[in-house]
Amino acid sequence: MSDRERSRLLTIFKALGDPRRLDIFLLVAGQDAPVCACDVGSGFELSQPTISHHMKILAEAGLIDVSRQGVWAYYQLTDEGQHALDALMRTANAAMVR
Amino acid sequence: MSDRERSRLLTIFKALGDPRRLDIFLLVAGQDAPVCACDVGSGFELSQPTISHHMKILAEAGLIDVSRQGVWAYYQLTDEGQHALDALMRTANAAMVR
DNA sequence: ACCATATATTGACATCCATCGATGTCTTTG
DNA sequence: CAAAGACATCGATGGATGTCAATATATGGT
Repeated sequence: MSDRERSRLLTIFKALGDPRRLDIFLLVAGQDAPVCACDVGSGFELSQPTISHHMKILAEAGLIDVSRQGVWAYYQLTDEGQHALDALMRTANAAMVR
Repeated sequence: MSDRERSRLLTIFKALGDPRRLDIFLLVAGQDAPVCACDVGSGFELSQPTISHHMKILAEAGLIDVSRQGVWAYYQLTDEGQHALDALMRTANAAMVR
């Protein structure tokens, strides 16, 4: 494994290692259509700056993508995020079997 | 995804979200035979208590197993740890392609 | 029994970071 | 242009946690 791969994985782990961000990631992942930031905010009891902060970290980790439409920001999983989710579901399932 | 799955994933992410622990995990993963704690300690510039601390967290996350032989503690990946590693390698590779 | 060595635990400390209020930026609408 | 609303950034702060020194525990050898 290259240094870049290791660094990438670390970024992903740090991004998803926070309970709020994991929740947000799973919320976005569970929707067919892109999710508005306002919807994310109403789903969790967090201030708007905090939501924005988490979104930024998830985006910088390459897990979600942002697309602006007017004043609204819509978030959806990137291909990499989808890959990660699939991989993690398998891991979680394997963990449950034990 | 059940609450238990989510909780399990969060534990794994928190465990691997620290650079030292990720390094240690990858070190253990890269060896065919179980790795002695002393070998881990010599590989990184960390005090013995810190290594022990990280090992405990990785073990509690179900990623590695400990087996004692005399005074020595040998660590190796659990099946779940191997699953996680495989999944994550695929994710990292996918990330690199972008 | 005693000592040496390997690992675990404890306590203290420093640093990181999640969080929020205040403020800034940008877009739309009147 | 002004006002309103959505999101981003800044600064400050409290809590979580990585780290180490000191100490405890356990195992093997003499």
